[in-house]
Amino acid sequence: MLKKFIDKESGREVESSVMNAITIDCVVFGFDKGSLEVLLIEHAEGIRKGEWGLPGGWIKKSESIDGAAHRLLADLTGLDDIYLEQLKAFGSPDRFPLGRVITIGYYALVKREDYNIKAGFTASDAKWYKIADIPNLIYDHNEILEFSLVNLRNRVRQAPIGFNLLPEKFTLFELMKLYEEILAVEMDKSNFRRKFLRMKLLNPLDEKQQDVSHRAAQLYAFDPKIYEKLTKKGFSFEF
Amino acid sequence: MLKKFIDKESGREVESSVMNAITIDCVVFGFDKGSLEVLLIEHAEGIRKGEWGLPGGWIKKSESIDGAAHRLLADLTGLDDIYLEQLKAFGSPDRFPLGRVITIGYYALVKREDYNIKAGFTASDAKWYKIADIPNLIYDHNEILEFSLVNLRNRVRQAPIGFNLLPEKFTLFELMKLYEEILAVEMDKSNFRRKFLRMKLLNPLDEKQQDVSHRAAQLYAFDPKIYEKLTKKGFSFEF
DNA sequence: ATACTTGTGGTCATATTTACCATAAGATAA
DNA sequence: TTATCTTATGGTAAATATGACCACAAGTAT
Repeated sequence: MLKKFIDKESGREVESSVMNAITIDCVVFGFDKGSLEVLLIEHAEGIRKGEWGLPGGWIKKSESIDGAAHRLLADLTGLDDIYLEQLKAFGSPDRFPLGRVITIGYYALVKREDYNIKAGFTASDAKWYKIADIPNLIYDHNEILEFSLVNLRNRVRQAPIGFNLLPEKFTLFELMKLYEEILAVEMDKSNFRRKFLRMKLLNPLDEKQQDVSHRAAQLYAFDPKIYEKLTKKGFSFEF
Repeated sequence: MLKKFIDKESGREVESSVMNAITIDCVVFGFDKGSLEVLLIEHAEGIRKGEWGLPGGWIKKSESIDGAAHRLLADLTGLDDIYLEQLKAFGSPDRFPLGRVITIGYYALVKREDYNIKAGFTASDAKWYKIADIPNLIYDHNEILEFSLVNLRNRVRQAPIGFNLLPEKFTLFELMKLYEEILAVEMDKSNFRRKFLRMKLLNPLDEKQQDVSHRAAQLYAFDPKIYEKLTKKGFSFEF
């Protein structure tokens, strides 16, 4: 019952049982007005035309899988040069209706202000959805999304990656709100401040918030060197 | 320059640019006499006959990737019903000399006492190697091993997974030695005890060590319920 | 009995966390 | 202008956790 392919060049048979189609699917997180959001695209072609799903596509033979993820995201949404990390391979035999397709999930954290999403390639539309408003997605994409959300909640406590969702300059309060939103907890402003400042990860800037109707807060940027160090040696943020 | 395959049944051409061979490679950790070890196999056939590498092989179309990992490990080494977790997909275009092969890495933690390793299938030998004595391995297997070691060091501080390397019943001292070995640090007996017991993860048994030439230590087993809870809500073991 | 080894329980000084409170620094409304 | 509101920021005290170390217990080996 094994299907066989013939290699056109060599003429030799190749057992299809070990040949698999591999795709990439990306869960792109953004943070806007206090809400965690995910970038979804509407498929412009293929068997699921018109339906929403995660941005993704085929891996080419000549590229690394990280490279494929970056290429696909750029093609489909215009996102370029972003924080992207491999999540997990999903390979249930029946996850794709037309045959066995294994997909490698990636998740990305982007600063919303830096990008204008533009649907491209095989995507007819691309939009940010609030986590609470995710529609039914194609294939097992809801499952992949759920997995990446759990992963994000874990990662954000174990590595200083939250900044990738915030603008270059941010206040401690905004950072705290980000953690509160992702982890679905409430925190104490004062304790959060002390805890975070103690690890020297943030550099205070010579700037304050503008155009706010209350006392303007100090702006901070994160320190890439300490970031590097903490990422290597481990980071633990307890609540 | 794209290679094409012909589907024997339908007669249609399939672009080989999206067809990839996918394998599984497993890093199996064990712990014996105070040393962290890895299970390697000697290949009995194929282009790398006689060389050592990680146990692994092709994924079949009809099985999940987790299923493939379990099957391969059972076939090659006799290991069955073990703690196995997906690590990462490795997909550098040139990692495999005969063409593009993507491999999905898994790591496993096994209780050495429970298994007798027996080489099988396409493995002519299977042996435990101490971490410090790993030879040169085929393909990028040294790289995969190194990655999984870093991963293990991180995971062991963030989830209560160390028990999977120990016998059912163990002493606090043995547990500490395990942590010391994996993390390459020295710890204080007394403080380790206090810290670990406080989280109620361990159930003291009505048994003591046997046949030791010193005061016999209390034996413990871990509590699966608390284990479950800690795994979900997060676990942090600082040193 | 003595020495030796590991287990187990403690102390104490120090550091961290938590739950608050108080004041500062603006903006806005009366 | 003054009062009031909101958020920022800095503090305090009690509870908890940590790290270094000690002392005795409970066995084995000589």
